[in-house]
Amino acid sequence: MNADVVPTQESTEATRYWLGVALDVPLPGLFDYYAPTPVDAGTRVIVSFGRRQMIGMVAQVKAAPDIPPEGVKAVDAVLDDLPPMPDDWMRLVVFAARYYQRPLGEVMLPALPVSLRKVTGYTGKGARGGPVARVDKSKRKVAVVDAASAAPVQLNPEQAHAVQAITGAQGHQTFLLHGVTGSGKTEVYMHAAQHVLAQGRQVLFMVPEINLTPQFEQSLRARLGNADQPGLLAVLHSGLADGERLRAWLRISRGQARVLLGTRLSIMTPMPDLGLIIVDEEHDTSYKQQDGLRYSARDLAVWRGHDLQVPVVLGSATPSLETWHNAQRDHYQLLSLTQRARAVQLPQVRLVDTRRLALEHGFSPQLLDAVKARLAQQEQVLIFLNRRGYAPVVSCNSCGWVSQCPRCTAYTILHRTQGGRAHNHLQCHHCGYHAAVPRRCPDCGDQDLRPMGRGTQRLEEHLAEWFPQARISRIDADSTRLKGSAEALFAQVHAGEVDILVGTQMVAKGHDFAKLGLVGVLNADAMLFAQDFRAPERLFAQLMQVAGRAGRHAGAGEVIIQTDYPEQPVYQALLKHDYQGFARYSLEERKAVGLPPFAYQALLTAEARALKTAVAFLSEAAALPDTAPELYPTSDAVTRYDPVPLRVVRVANTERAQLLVESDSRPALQAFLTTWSADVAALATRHRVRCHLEVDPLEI
DNA sequence: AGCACGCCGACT
DNA sequence: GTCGGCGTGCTC
Repeated sequence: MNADVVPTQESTEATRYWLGVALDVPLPGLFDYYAPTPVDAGTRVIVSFGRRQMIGMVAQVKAAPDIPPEGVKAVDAVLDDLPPMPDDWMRLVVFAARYYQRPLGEVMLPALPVSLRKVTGYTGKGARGGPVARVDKSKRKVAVVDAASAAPVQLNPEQAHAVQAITGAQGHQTFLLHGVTGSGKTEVYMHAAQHVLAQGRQVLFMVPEINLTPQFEQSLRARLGNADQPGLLAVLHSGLADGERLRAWLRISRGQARVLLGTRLSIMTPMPDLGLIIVDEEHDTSYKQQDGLRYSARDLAVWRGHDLQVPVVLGSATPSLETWHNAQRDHYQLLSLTQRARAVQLPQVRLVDTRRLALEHGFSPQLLDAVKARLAQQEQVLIFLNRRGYAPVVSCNSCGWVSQCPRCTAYTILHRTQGGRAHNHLQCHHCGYHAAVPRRCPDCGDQDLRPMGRGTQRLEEHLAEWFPQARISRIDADSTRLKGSAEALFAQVHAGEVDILVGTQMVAKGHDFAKLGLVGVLNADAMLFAQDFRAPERLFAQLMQVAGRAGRHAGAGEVIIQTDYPEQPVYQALLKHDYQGFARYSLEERKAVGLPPFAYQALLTAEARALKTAVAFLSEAAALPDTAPELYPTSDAVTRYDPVPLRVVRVANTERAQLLVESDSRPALQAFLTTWSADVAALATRHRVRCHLEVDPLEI
């Protein structure tokens, strides 16, 4: 054949390698691009998307595009500063995207350090090096820890059995390590981790919050590392600067660091030699991300452990009822630590029935006497408050006006600015709105405006009046707003420079108070009757945890709970430190009314200017025909409830409602959601309503 | 989500 | 006469 008749267009057209690229946009599916050379899945690319440039991740290499080829753009650059993401990481994010009903790009890209997913100054083919130095395989030295090098600690028989079970597991097994505060869970984690490290594998150690990591970090470093292996441990949490986060992420994903200590986001980190996952305080709700991809890091940990066939250890003194239920039906293996490792007794719990008592600024005479007695013995006292119900609102004494946020259905809360001039202001905790306290009532003009409800600040003032010689300190979100001030306050407490500590949830977690003899709990009831069905479970966990603060080192610690409902099962179980009894009771109750863990739920929340718009949308969403495939009879198995307005209906001038979807079969719910969520998204655009779907919601 | 285009109010 | 408000439409 004559060369001249070969169509020139075809001869000049280079081969195109079609790619399904995941982008961090709230649109379903992948976007087709092509590259002039082959590109592996898991590679990052720079692409033009609309009028902007973005970093995307190649999720799929395909034989042909899904849209007409003339509409497909070429990638602008293939980033080779990192090797392609490993297969197991790809499986994890694909699973998470499907399970939580989100586009793949919204899972993949936020899982990467910022500099790996944001287009910076450099663009186009000239990209060299990029933000990451090119991978140097020779630098990858696997540090194997000598298990004998760490200080041996004598384990009690229960601990030894737990360690043996974990290290002896063949393939995957999820363990529930259940033990009260001080029973030595950490020691079990350490031994299991050392064993895995000695085999040349990596350990992922998750903790609920950042302010816990300094303590864990120190003990982990001391136990697992040594002087010639400074890079053994990497720490990852959202408080890190971008650069630090990138460096830690690279060290772990290249296998240079062998232990990753981190918060929920670390579950998404590639770990080439992962051999053990530990989730400490597994019941903690901070494992559940509350915005963006609403995943449960604890649940993903179990999935990842199963996928990689490695053991997962969930540890808690008060396991979530989901986890406890799984242990009860042998999905998880229960490992119990019943003895407190140190010769320390559990604190004695006392309930003070406040129904017929005259309280002084919220304090019962019993509690005040106990405080006095402890102070006399040079012991520390913790006054613990639930934030709920304790926020002070400003009200008018003559007409009953109450300070309200103009943009939300919520009250504004009085804040007293500390230091400098006393410049009190009102603040909305939902939208951040703030305003000066009015001089006179906006409704009736009366000047008799007073704070109502006891804020932590006012408690502090009353305590100062009663115990003028005591050194009083307050730890809550307000007093620790400044970065690092929480640590400084805690340091004072640890050093014994504080006699009475007034605090909220913040003080319950992790911190060890040397001389704490008494914990007083003032308004536990506020949580008891919250509409959320998990409220008692949380209350129990929180009070168990705060009770554990008392008497860790001193003699017999004491916990005094003031309540109007001492007969409630939560309090009765607390008296006896009886988690199992509480769990048994609660699970029976949940089973009787068909709540999780005996049902699986998803929650569709809609936001609109007017509530009725949101509700109308949700009603239509609930009525959408069921288009799930025949595999599951989802229309029978999945219940769609009626839309209801949210507790705080209006936030920042948008009103909100939600729709609960429920099934006793997880596969049926998943099958339903997969088709339904697509239909719902289309409906939302037509209604001009913002909505999001949450799978396994923690709060309803 | 961004980012553009597009059509109506108070300002140098 | 313009700057700018945010409605709506699209992104391989």
